[in-house]
Amino acid sequence: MSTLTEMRAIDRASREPLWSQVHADLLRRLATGEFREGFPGETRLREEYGVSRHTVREALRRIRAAGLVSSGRGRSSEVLATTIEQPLGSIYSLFREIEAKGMTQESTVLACTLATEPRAAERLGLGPDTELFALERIRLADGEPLAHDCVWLPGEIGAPLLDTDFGRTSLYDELERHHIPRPDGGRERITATNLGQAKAEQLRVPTGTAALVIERTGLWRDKPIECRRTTIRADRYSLLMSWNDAGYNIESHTG
Amino acid sequence: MSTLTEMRAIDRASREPLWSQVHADLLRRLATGEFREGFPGETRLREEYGVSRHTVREALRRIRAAGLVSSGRGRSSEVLATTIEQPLGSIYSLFREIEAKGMTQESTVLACTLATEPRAAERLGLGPDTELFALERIRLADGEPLAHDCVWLPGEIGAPLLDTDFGRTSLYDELERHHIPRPDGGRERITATNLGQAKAEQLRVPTGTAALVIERTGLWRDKPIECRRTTIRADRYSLLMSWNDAGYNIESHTG
DNA sequence: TGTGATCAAATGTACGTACATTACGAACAA
DNA sequence: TTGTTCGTAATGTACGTACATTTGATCACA
Repeated sequence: MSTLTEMRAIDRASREPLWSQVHADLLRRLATGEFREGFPGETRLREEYGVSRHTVREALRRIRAAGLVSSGRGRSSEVLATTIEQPLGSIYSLFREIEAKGMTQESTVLACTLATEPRAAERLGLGPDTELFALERIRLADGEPLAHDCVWLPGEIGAPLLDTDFGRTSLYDELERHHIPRPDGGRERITATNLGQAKAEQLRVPTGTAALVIERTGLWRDKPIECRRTTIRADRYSLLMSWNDAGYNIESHTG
Repeated sequence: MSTLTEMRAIDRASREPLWSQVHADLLRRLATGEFREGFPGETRLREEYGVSRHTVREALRRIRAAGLVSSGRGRSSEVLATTIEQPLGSIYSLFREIEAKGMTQESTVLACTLATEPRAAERLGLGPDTELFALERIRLADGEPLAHDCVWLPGEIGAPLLDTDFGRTSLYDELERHHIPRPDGGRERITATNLGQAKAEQLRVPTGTAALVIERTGLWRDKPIECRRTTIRADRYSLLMSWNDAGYNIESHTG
């Protein structure tokens, strides 16, 4: 054990900067919960990795900026969180919130096919006649209709998913099973609409009821890979966000 | 001039760290547009302020993180923006967008009084019978109704504003004239509603039309100082936001 | 038992050095 | 004119040192 603590896996011949290797290793160790009993100090880490304090601080700077560890003069560092919660957009904040509340999440699948849809194709940066994977669902929370959700993916990405039963599985879980990356960024347009007769019946509210509409384009490395239109019952759910000097954040959705 | 460039106003006896003084001075100089013809390099700044490169980099780290200056190996630094655009919430993003498009902004003032409003008082952390300053307006963009906007402020803050004509002046401009701070953070709940007859007529749309509702609580130093409810015509304006690894951002609103 | 002084530990600040890597323009050759 | 080479300048990486400041724990003393 002593040899392990004296020298951790740092490759000085690598192209990757030392601080980046330390940074990645600290993130990994944080995620495993290794630091539950306290976070090591800069001196300790310097000895462990065999690098200068400057390099350790360069790695810690990002750990601290991400809000994972709190440090300050005189006191020893403290672990605030073990993983970075990356933004997924308002839609997935909603689904995550529902899951966190322990409510069941199911879907009624209305369509799961390959089709052409010029407007969605344009948003994906594809030609209007390109075949797209289309998934249309009514999403239920605790058995009650919550939203009408329609997703389009480029055909080659979505084709392996045609046989999937999306009644209980999330799209992103399925994408992950096929080693397809999930969006790391994107845009959302939030607006309101009067529900037409079809969607009103599907969501079990009167025709004409106001609903939130979220049109989402998901990017991966600045390339569009997902296009989505979600119509949410506004009487049950709203979007709660906060802001401060540091920027915006999506807090939760409540009924 | 040469003595000025050799030594800028850095007080080494001060409690404030050197990097912080350099940081503040660079922000000031950026705001004045001094660096329009190019941003000085680390070596140059080191000479100007008479501090080490380490100290300069500590200051520049924040300038760069704020997105004001872009730097990279080999190339000289570049000014991207001259001031930090601090988040103001979706409402003010909308009004700023309208202003940026060169559209006229006017308001029809429906009420500007002191009154009691239990629900607003509760959101401001005050007793239900506390007198509040209430400002109710129809906001017009290029003469066309855009939103119904109702603001409540604690009475002592809003009292000096009772005689103001809010037909063309913005609330925050007036607050600034009275040296009252504007919110530096807050929360917003975004939902949808069917317009009742009164508001529908004021906004000149059919009764029952779906509209976006933004309920906003503005904080200053974590204390609520503003409470607002804005009802926006969804047919003309929507909320556009983006997200990536770094977090969320409100991009703009469009018709 | 409580309280104040003291000490050790941790991070913050600030200086120094050296070399690596990259981008851009200038000089030059084709 | 075009393409290549090369040098310069800028930032990035990485090391070293020293001292300041703050916090929390320990310990002696009242």
